[in-house]
This record gives sequence, C-alpha cells and structure tokens, in this order.
Amino acid sequence: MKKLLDLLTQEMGQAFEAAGYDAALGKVGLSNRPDLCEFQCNGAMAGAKQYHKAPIMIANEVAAKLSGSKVFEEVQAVAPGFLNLKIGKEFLKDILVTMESEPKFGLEAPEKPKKIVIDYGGANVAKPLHVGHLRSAVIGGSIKRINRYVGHEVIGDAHLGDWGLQMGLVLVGLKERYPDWVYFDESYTGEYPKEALFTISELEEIYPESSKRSKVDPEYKAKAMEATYKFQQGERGYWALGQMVREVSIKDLKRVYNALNTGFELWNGESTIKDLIPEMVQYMKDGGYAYISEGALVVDVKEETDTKEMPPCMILKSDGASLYNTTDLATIMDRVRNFDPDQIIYVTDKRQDLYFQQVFRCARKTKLVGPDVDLKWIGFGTVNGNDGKPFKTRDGGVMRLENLIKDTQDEMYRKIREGREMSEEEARKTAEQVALAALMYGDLSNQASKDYIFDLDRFTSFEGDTGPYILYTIVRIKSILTKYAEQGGNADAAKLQVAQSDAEKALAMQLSQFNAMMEGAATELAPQRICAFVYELANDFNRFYHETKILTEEDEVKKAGWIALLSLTKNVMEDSIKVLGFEAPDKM
RNA sequence: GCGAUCGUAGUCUAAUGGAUAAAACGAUGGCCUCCGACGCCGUUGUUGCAGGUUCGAGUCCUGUCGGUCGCACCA
Repeated sequence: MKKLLDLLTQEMGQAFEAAGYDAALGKVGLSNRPDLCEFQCNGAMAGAKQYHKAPIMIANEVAAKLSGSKVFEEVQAVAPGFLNLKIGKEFLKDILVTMESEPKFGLEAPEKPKKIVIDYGGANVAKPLHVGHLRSAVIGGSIKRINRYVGHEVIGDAHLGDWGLQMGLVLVGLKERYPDWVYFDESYTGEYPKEALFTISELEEIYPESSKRSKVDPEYKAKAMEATYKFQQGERGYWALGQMVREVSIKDLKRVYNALNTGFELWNGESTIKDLIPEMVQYMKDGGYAYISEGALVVDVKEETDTKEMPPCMILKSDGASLYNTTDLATIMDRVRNFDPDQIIYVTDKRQDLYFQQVFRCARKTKLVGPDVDLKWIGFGTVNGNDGKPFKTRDGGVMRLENLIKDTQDEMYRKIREGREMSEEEARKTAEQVALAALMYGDLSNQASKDYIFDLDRFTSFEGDTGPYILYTIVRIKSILTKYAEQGGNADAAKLQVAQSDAEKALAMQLSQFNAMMEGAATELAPQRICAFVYELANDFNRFYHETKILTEEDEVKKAGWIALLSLTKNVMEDSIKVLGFEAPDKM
C-alpha cells in the first residue's frame, strides 16, 4: 500500500499539472495548523518565482482543479498562497480497509531487502552491566526489531569485550587465588575442566580487586600484561581459562539482557577474531596504507576538507600489541567475509564519535569494506540522575543495570498493588511487564543522541507520555473488545464505516500514517518516532473513546464499525510497541 | 588551545526551512446512575545573546556566552 502523503501528493501534483505548473510543486505535508486544515501544500509559494506570478493566484488555479476530487473533500487557497486541505472521509475509510487486509498494515516490503549487522553490546567479561549499557541494549535492540519488521535481515552481535588488559587482570587475579589450577601448569597436556570452577560473583569480585592492585603494584601490573599477552597469543592454559571466563560471563549477561527482552544472534567477542589480526595487519602493510609513526603502526585518515585535527588511526601499539581499533577493524573484516552485509550499524556512547570516524575512514581507505557497504554509527547520550549528572547509586557508586531494573519493577509493583485488586502473583508478573515498558519507553521516547534524566517516578507513572500510559490504553481497548465478544459480537467480522465525528476521523488519520512512520523510523534509525506515533495514537483513541458510547450503541452497523476501528487501533499499537521491545498485558 | 555537540515554558521533552513553536509533568477549574476517571475538557507559561541568508529561521551561516564531551599507544 502506498503511503498516505504520497497518495495525496500524487493527487495534488496532477492538479498542479492540470493548471499548467510543475507537478513536483504538489508536495503535500501534514498541517502545522490543525485548527485550519488537516494537510497542507506550499507549492504555490515555491512556484511563485519560477512562474512570476503571485502565489495566491497559483493556489487558486490549483484549488479549482480539485473541486470534484474524492481524495480531498475541501481545498482552500489562503493568503499568501497556502493550500489548506481536508481529506475525503470515504477515501480515508478505503485506506483503513486496505490496511486491515494487508500484512503489516500496508507497510510495503523493501525492493531489495538489506542484510544488516548491528553491534549494540559493548559488555565486558567479568564486569556487571551498568546503567550505560541500558541505552545500547534498548536502542540497538529496537533498531534491530524495526529493521526486521520493515523486511530486512538483521544480525545482532554482542561484540563482547574479552580481549584487552581486563582479561589479563581477571586471569592473573584467578591465578593469585588458585595458583594450583592446571590452567597455570605449563607442562599440563590433558583436558581442562568442563565445568566452571568459579561463579560470576567471584569474577565480579576479582576484577575490581585486580584492577585496583595493578594501579599501585607495578610488578602485579606486569604480570597482568603478561597474562594478557599469553591469552592473546592463545597459550593453551590461558586461552582455555579465558574461554571459561567468557562462558560464565555470557551466561550472566544473558540473564540480564533477557530481563530487557533483548538478545543477540552472535555472542562474538574481540577474541573471536584474534586469528584475523595478523592477516589484517599484513594486508594494511602490503597495501601501503600502514606505516610506523612514533613506534606504532598507523593509517592516516586525514582528508583535505577536514577543518579539525584528525589523528591517524592506530593499528598496533608501539609494543606490537593490538588495541580497540585493531579488533574493531578485524571484526569488520570478519563480518564482511561471513555475512557480506549491506550495512553495519554501531550503537555506542556518543563520546566515541571521533573514534568511529577514524575507524570508518580507515576501513574505507584500506578497502576493508567496499563503497557499497554502509557504515553507520549511532552515538547515544548519557543517562543522568535528577541532578543532571550521570546516574549513580545513592552512595555515589555505579548503578548496576539489574538493580535499576529491579528498582523499576518494585516501584511498578507498589503502584499496581496500590489501586487495584490483584493477586500478589499476578501483580508481580504484571509489574515486570509494565516496568519493562516504563524503562524502554522512558529511554526510547528521547532522541538517542541526547542525554536524558532517569526519573523513576515519571517513567513509572500511568499519566502522561509514558510506557504505562500506552499499555493502559491498549488494555482499555482489549477490555472493550472482550465485552463486545461477551455480548455476542464478532470483532473479526466487523466492518469499518466512514468516520462521523472529528475525533473519529482524527484517529483514522493517525492510523493511516502507520506505514510511512515505520518506514521513516527504519531509515532514520529512530525509535523515538514510533514512540511519538503511538503516543499520539493513544491520545487520539482516548479522545474518541471519551465522546463515543460504543457498546450501548443501538445501530449495529455503526457499532461494528467502531469495533473494527478499535481492533485496528489495538493491532497497530501492539505491533508498534512490539518493535520497540515490550508488550501489553490483558489486565493491569 | 583545537574540535564536536547541545542550549526551547517552573521541570522534562517535541517540532522534513513554512502560518499563531507542540505535548507531558507541575499549578489550577470543570466532567463519572454510562464501555477501565491510570481518562477527558479548560486555564497558566517558552526558542541563551547579537548579527546575517531567505518571501519565511528553534531549524541554515557568522560571532558571542554557557553546559557536556573528545583530542594516537584506554575501551
């Protein structure tokens, strides 16, 4: 199904043409003045110069050509040359009927589906997820689902941090505690244990201890670096133990990501591509891209048009060790080989802006990726506390993600128990579901690139622009549909009718823009648009609901028409929040 | 120092270069014998500053002030 604005633009373009003007002037957009009209076209003003004519004259001529239009029931030319439009009700109804019958409510499949790899993890082994990881998970996960919904193939990669000094610190920490383990016995040639010898809590204890000690104890730090080196070289014992650290960490990460309804297709880490590094380095040397500067191996990524300093992209440190850039570039090589993607999307903290510019330029310059591969980076802002500074626990520590989730669930549970009758078990379950909506909607309704304030009270409120409000509206519709069925009505057989009231028409108009909205959200990688859409839809529904007695309506055809409208509204809302990453309960 | 980025009601967030800058929270006044009042209808109040481009600027350009962030061997 074509997008509504395209249909309107097409009709308007024909009118411009019929009046003797360029059809391209007939671009129709949403009205900025809902009090005056529903849609508007400013083409007459744009064309005034070209045709040396007063805009209002052009507008009048075009309006005259639209007098019998079924698409527009009202076309007004207004000074200085606006064309104010109202859409035909019959036409609008037909659009909704088409929406009902088509998959994904008329969202057209892409001409050529893309293959997309999206990297939105950034978690490290042996370190718990913290607030900072909330955004990459929520934004990345939602962008993945949006693109899938639209019809692309999307592969999510956790891209675990399991390579650098942190791994060495964990390994040396384990060695301090358990020097007798076979992993550290170089003469050992047998099998290593299959079962983990440690828990995630132990790792989370060891890492900070080890990290702290390495800062004050140079000898210890040397050991950690040695362990890092041995691990990176793939020395048997260290490699095996490192893999165990990975496994234990991944198991725990999955638990927390699950609570956020987020998963990954690939649990690759930086260590996954270790064997590619020498090859990649050689490739860059052979190609004449990489050279030694101050002892390190670098690739220049400056461009003539740069107005700022652009440091070279470092491939290897002066001691020959690899670093973040190395693994990221090798990962690009790996992804190109394994998946041949059309697009690779990175979702990280916005502070990494310059870094990713360097990496992307380097990948392009060295032809690690072809010109047809789109490299995209989305930088998100920080999650702040009420003081406007990065979110901390009460005592100033780093907030663990699972505690943040738990706090939200507890608050939600408290609110749910407060005002309604619900068994404890059901309240717990519902609270989890609603808390997820509160958390995700609270994050996604902001533009990704901006910082936002995490306000538990506001996010978990049932009032205003919040996740719980969206769910409440859906639950309300479900409740009416259930009652309709109890009365013996069949919602599936209900037929849409032409909208009567303004509120009903407004609801229908909002619905009819679903496909355009979803397509826009996908190309712009902007979940925020879905939030705005679904919130507006909820408002439109509530206004309509308020003035319309549905179940007591005596005219069965009319009643069925409303039921059909409600069903469609519910289904569109449910699909929308599903791609955002949460779902509505039946009761709340 | 160089560079990036942001600056919108009391607060928090919107706004493909288009008309009178839009919601929410807060404050405040109404609306339940009626499908979920966790709702609906009102009132209140905003583009840091100075220029410029444009028929038209929150949006583009220049300067300026303020915040945040980044500037090769961390990730």
